[in-house]
Amino acid sequence: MSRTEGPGPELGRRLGYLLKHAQRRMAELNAKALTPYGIDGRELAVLVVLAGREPASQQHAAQRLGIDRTTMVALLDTLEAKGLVSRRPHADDRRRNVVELTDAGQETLRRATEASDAAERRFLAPLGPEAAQQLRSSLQAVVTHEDGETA
Amino acid sequence: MSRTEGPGPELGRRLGYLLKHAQRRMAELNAKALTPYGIDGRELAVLVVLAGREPASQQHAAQRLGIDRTTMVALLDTLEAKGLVSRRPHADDRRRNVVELTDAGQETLRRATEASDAAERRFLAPLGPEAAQQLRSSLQAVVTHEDGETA
DNA sequence: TATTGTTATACTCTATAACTATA
DNA sequence: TATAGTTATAGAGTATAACAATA
Repeated sequence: MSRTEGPGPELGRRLGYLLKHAQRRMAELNAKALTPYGIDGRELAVLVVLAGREPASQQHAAQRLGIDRTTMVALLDTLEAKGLVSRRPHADDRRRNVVELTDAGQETLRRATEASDAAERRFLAPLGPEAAQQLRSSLQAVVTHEDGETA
Repeated sequence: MSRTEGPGPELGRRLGYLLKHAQRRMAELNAKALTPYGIDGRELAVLVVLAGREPASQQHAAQRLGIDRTTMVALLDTLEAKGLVSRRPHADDRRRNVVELTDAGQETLRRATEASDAAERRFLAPLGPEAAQQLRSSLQAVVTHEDGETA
């Protein structure tokens, strides 16, 4: 990608453009920050979800991330291959998998989160602390929408 | 996609997650709003760029959008097939294409922009006018970065 | 019958490399 | 040689449909 020239004054105020490019930039900064830990931003998100309240199934975890359960399968395959998570059948319902962080997974989560925090600081650098805080909470507000109005 | 359950408290404050899902929601709202005009958000962005200062080449326009010139070819192919833009060789340098909005393109731009503005208002609805304005300007600030530090 | 994990498959978006015509 | 447009191709990322095991 080029980015040699900025957008015109019209385009550069449209939210679609701004969100797409902001997301792209954050993803790039995250990717660079996470390289030493051998994971990308999506994989870190999975580790974060697993470290919170332990999900009772892969499907559960996928819902928390807003991704499909089939996507979660592939994601967990790679994390398991890296030794960061483990799968075992649920005791009460053997259709489900309980997914846990390994010790290596816990350690990677801790360090990768620090690196990602630093990437967020770089991303927010042009803003100043108050505007940065407000950006985060405004994004939370619009993302915590009512999806119900879709149709 | 499901979105049945929200993210955990940890994940839901990470900028990578917030930006990805905010962008996804804005894109969905835009897609729904633009359906009557037969274009999507990316195509509207192209129309906006072409309507500003007329780019001297496809490559020029692509740079303003932050996309590859090969991507621009396909985008313009569909817009031309819809009768919204026209390509003609540049007078001085016949390697280049001058791309212009047709009359239908101008009209579609006008109406689609209104629809997209309405979608933005829906997106920003949970915010209040001051926070909405600040979100837009903060996004502009972080997107208008110095890409130079990449490596 | 319904649900979980899985596999196979396909679709969208995007980029890289190579070709052409011009310069 | 270098550049603009184009084409072919490949790689992410994601979703849908179908299948096996279990409920």
